[in-house]
Formats: sequence, C-alpha cells, structure tokens
Amino acid sequence: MSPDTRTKIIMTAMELFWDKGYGSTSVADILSRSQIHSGSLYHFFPGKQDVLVGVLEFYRDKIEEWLLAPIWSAVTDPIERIFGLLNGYRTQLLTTDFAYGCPIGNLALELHEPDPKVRQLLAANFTNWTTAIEGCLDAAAERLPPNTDRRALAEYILTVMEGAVMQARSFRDIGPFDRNVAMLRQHIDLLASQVRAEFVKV
Amino acid sequence: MSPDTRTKIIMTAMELFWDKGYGSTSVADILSRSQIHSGSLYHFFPGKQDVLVGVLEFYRDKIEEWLLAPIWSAVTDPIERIFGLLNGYRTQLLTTDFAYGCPIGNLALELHEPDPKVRQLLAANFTNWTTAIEGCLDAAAERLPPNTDRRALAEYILTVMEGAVMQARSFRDIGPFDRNVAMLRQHIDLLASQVRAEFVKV
DNA sequence: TTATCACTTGATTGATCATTCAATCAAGCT
DNA sequence: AGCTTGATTGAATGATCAATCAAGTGATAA
Repeated sequence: MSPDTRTKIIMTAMELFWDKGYGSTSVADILSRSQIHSGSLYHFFPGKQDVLVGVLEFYRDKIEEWLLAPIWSAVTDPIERIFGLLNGYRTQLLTTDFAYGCPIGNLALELHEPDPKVRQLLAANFTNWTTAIEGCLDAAAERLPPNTDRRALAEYILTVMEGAVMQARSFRDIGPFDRNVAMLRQHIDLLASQVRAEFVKV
Repeated sequence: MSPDTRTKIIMTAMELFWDKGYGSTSVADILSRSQIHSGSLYHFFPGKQDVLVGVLEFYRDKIEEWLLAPIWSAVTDPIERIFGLLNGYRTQLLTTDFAYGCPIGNLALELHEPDPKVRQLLAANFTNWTTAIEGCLDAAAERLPPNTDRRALAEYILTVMEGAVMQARSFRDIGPFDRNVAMLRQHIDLLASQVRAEFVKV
C-alpha cells in the first residue's frame, strides 16, 4: 500500500490545476513537480482526468477543515461569518496578485463538456459551499424576513462571490470585489431593516 | 485586400472559442471549419493568440448591435431592459443545453495569465456591458435612492449574471439562474420601495 | 509584355502531449 | 530460500499541436 504517492500526486495536481487550469497542466508538469515517474502515476490513475476526479474528491472532503473551520473559529456572528468567508477570497486574491480565485469556479467554466463524474463533483463542491452558507443564514433566521428562501439566498451569495472574483481577476483590481460585497451587504441590511419595521408595526 | 478571409477566420474562431474554449480549440479546428489553409491564417495573424485578440476586438465592436439593440427595441422600461438582457442569457442557456454561457466570462476564467492585450480586451468587454447597464440605471434614476452608486450597481448586476450562468451550467439546471435573478429583482424592488417610503415621509 | 504584389496552397517541421510497457525493486508470506 | 504482489523506473510510442515556408495564383499597373 502506498497512499503517500497517491496523495502526493493529488496535492501536486491540485496546486497546478488551481494555478494554471486543468487543460494547461500537462501530466509532465505533475510528474516533474511531484518528483514521481509516469509509471507510478498511471499505476494509481487510469488517466489524467482521473487525477482531476481525485483532486475534486479530495477538495470536497477538505472544504470543512481548510475553508470553513478557520473562519468559524475566528468569527461567531453568523452573518459576519459569511462576510468573513468572502474576505478570505479577497485576501487570497491580493496575496496571489489575482492569480487564485475560486478554484471550483475556474474549473467549472474551463471544462465546457465535462464527463458526468467531473460535473457531479463540481456541483457537489458548490453544494457544500452553499449548504455552509445556508447554515449561517439559518442561525440568523430571526434577523431575516420570515418568508426568506434561505437556500436561494445562499446560492445567491455564492453567485456574488464567484462573479466578484471573476471581475477582480479580469481587472486586476480589488475595487470591483469590494463594491460587489458592499452591494450584497446592502441587500442583507435591507432585509434586516424590513424585520425591524415589521417588529415596530406589531 | 481580402477582408473576407480575415473575417471568416474570426467568425469561425469565435464560434469555436465560445463552444470549446480557447485552449481546447486547435488551429487545425479553425482551419477545417472555415475551409481556409494554414498559410492564409498565418498571413493575417502572427499566431493563435492574435486570432483571439481579433475575436475579442470583433465582439467588443458588436456588443451594441448583437446584444443590446434587439432588447432595447423589444423593451422600453429601463429596469425591464436589464431583466430582458438577463433573460437573453437564460434563453441561450436553454437553447444550447447549457453549453453557451457568457463567452467573455468563460475566457476570463480560462486564461489565468493572459498577456496584457488579451486581458485589456476582456476588461473592455466587461466595461462595455457594465456601461450599458449603467445607462439603464441612469434612465431609472428617479426610481432609485438618490445616493445610489449606479456604476457599482451595474457592476453588481454583471456579477450576478456571471455567477448565475456559472451555477446553471454546473448543475445543468436553470433553477439556480432563476432564483438568482429573483434575488436581484428583490434587491432592486427594495431600493425602489425605499424611494416610495421617503416620498411619503416628505 | 512583363514585373509586382497580395494572397493562397498544403506538405512539412519540431515540440509537446498523454499514455504504454517491459524491467526492476522491495517487502511479506510459506 | 523461493514465490507473490504491489510499486517504481524511464525510455519509447504515436498523436496532435502551433507554426513555417517554398511554390504557386491572379489581378493590377508600368
């Protein structure tokens, strides 16, 4: 058994896919960076696409630990946790000079006709993210109008994050990202003020 | 002078880039579909990337005629023009079975380190789109709070469109798109209701 | 008539791509 | 010791890639 080699391939491929995309990463790139030989890679994976599947499964299982846990421990207010998560993407954009955005979003748009397994894993990664946000909204349910579709609002927050990252990367400017997040904040504030108005009325 | 050949190359390459992406479109693909020989292509373009530049310049110049004019003539209310534009992307998603999203968004995320000319053209395409939306918002200025940053709101609408298209394509389901647009509609309605409340107060 | 010039043809090049495979190795089991 | 099995090595394969270029075409003008 050699889980070490398999894991090393996945970690290396993940870095390269995030950095250069799937199509622009050659198997030779993965081999040279991971110091592993082609025979070993093809011993564990039938082909390049199966490496991608491995990466997406790996990332899916690490979202909780890598992405959410650090922010959950730093922020407790559920609404602020959402904006803390968005701020994490902001920091990543700035520290990588706009090279890294959302890795799943990049792949989702790069792979125009992905095979069902890949597409399903991309969707699963989005779903996990959305479910985490939905949990925050549920925790803040009393600060939102009672008829709020919290699942749809969580999807919408994912949408704003992805679009904001895309624009910031295209313009190589954090301005669009900040203004987009400010707009989202305004929307949520408006929802919250509706609740207060209703409370006064009753 | 043979603008016909040059244009044919650009139109063919545009179709292929929208359909399969830039990296997955080979020069041979462009040649076989356009019935043009490699020498002719390289007579007009120094290389593949220059074809991409030509496509982006061409599309930038056609946004008004191809994208906006049909909707402007079908809808007159400025706010409904915005949602009419979004509905155009919705129709395109459905009629292409989620193959076509926003062509500029796809390329923006596919090209991780584009050269300055390409990056500038991607940004110019986004800017043109945003400016058109901003024009609608200016025309509806009296229905928005007076302190509204209409440029930022236009950027935000682009963001929602791009994110909504991304999710619909990933899930191969129009549901996320529709719910995202509904959320945006709610936000704009909330802004409009603020104006009415202010009017009553005065 | 002849020279010029923009354009076209398509075989060819060398690089790079994902993938294969015969061989060797190391460790455990009998 | 001998046998088995999973893991590793790295040269080799054939396909495909972007790009090149010498030879040709046809229209225009001197």
